[in-house]
Amino acid sequence: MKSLQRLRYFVTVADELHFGRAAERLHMSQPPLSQQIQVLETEVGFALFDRSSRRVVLTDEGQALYPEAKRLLNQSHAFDQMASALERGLAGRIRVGFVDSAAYRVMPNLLRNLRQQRPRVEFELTTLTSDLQVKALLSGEIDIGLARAIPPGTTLSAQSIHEETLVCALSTDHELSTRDAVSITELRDELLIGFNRMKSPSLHAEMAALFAARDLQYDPGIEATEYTTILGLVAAGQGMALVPESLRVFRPPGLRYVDVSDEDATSRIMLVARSLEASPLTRSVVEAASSYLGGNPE
Amino acid sequence: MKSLQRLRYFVTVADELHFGRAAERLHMSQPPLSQQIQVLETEVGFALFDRSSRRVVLTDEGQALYPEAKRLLNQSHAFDQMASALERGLAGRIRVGFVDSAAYRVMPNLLRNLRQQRPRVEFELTTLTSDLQVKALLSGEIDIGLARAIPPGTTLSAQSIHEETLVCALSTDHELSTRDAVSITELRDELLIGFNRMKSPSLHAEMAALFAARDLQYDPGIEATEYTTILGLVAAGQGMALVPESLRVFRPPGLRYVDVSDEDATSRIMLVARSLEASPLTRSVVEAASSYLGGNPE
DNA sequence: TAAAAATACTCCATAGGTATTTTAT
DNA sequence: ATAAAATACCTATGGAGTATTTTTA
Repeated sequence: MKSLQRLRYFVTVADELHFGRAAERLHMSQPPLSQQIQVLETEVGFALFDRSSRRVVLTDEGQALYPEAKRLLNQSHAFDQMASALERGLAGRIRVGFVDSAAYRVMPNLLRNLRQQRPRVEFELTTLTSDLQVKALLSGEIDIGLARAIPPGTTLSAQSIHEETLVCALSTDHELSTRDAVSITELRDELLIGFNRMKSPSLHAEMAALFAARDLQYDPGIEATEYTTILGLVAAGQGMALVPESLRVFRPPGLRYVDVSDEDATSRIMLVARSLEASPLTRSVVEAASSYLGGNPE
Repeated sequence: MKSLQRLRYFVTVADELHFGRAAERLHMSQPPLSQQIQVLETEVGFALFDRSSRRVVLTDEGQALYPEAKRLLNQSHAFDQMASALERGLAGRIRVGFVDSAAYRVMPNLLRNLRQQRPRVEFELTTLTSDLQVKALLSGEIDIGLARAIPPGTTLSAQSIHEETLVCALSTDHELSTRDAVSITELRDELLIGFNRMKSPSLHAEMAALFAARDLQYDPGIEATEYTTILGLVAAGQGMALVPESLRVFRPPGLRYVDVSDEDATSRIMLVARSLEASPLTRSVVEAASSYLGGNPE
């Protein structure tokens, strides 16, 4: 097939069975329409219409070719739809990095919502620490990150997408384990398990700031890079830790969670992306995620 | 989509990832190819390729659009295939009229073969007497006929497609019913059941000629328009009849078939079509039917 | 610096316009 | 006699060519 335009002419004339009206519907004059049909007829090698000045009908061959022409035009429309969806960022593949602690509540909820809002977008998921997400964003390995803390002064755009209170995880043997709540100042002399300050400097800094606001030193005796590791160590009686409450789903034997009374003992999950040079797809997904915001029930 | 040509360019460049080689494969020079890709890119509203003088790669959007483009080109190819098949008469719908006596052996065999040779042709079947087939052909109601006899002097083309011997159908009460064979001259004084000379003049004439060659008069006492009616009357003891041997599949009680010894006691089935103004489809099917010819085993 | 894509320009094929003629009811 | 398709002719857009420039590994 040389020209989709001619096919549209064919289908329109076949629908109208009248060159004049078909030309009108096509916003053109009748003579070139007659010409183009003739061109199409020589192209396919047979007559598409039997016509006189009073009557236009499809030939048998024309009738047989009509559905095939319709299919082709439909496919052409599907192509345009796809192009338009891609242009507006409503379709495509996007790579998302997220902290492992978001895997249990935040990520599933967000993803369910995004799939609904952007059904033609495919998501490629990778777990990465907050600091590795920043690197991956800058190097173009991922398009969007869900991080707990980001270092200041990057060219990345970030917005809070979820905030939860911290709870204190400690051994059932610990004297504080029977309390309803503890305050951070009470942890002054406790042995803390925290994030590795080399591998997760941002998370470490965030905790340090929380302690500094109470003139305390945040100086974990044991360092890890994942919350699950930290909780394992706590359960083994190696010390206590402050963790986001969504980690409560982990209930290893010998471990207990106690509320933290301090108002500012929270951890936020940030939606991070390259602020400049973000593709329409990334912008579109960020927009969809923002509109969803903190709608996390329970 | 404006131009399938540009889509082909897109797919070729995407396959080659090199404008020069793609241009070569497309039998054109490189600059207009670059231009057309640019035109396509403004058309869809985003870049399809990331390119430098050393490296051409699909953008994410280009990658997502590629399979859609492929589908569209495939559909275009399917359209061309269909047009070509229609042009060469290998596809379409053809109306076939046939005598009811062909419904039991000749038509099923022929149809099986034709469907194999012309898988994209649809057959619309109607039973019609030989003489009505001629009328229907001339008025354009059918495209092809399978008739036992056609009147001379029509503008129709005809060729024998099947020939079978005649057998004598008679009542089990009849004295000749125990014979291995009879000759036509022996039927001189028998009461014959034959075809209506008004409704089936051609078949009537054919039988008359067979008798005239032996200086006999063909003058059936009872006339019918279908072989099945004739056989019913024979079984009821109303007389005897000469019928094509394929009718032997009918075995009503009280009826017996006896061979006819005369060499020329045969009936042919003719393939009839309008000789002039026959469509490629009709020609093609006639050709397929001729190539099949009398390959009727048993 | 060399390979490859982009740009600049030229040309011609063709889609579409208007005016008119032919055709069939 | 008239409605409608076909024909004749003109114009302009754009696809493809050649020559040249720009880019980057």
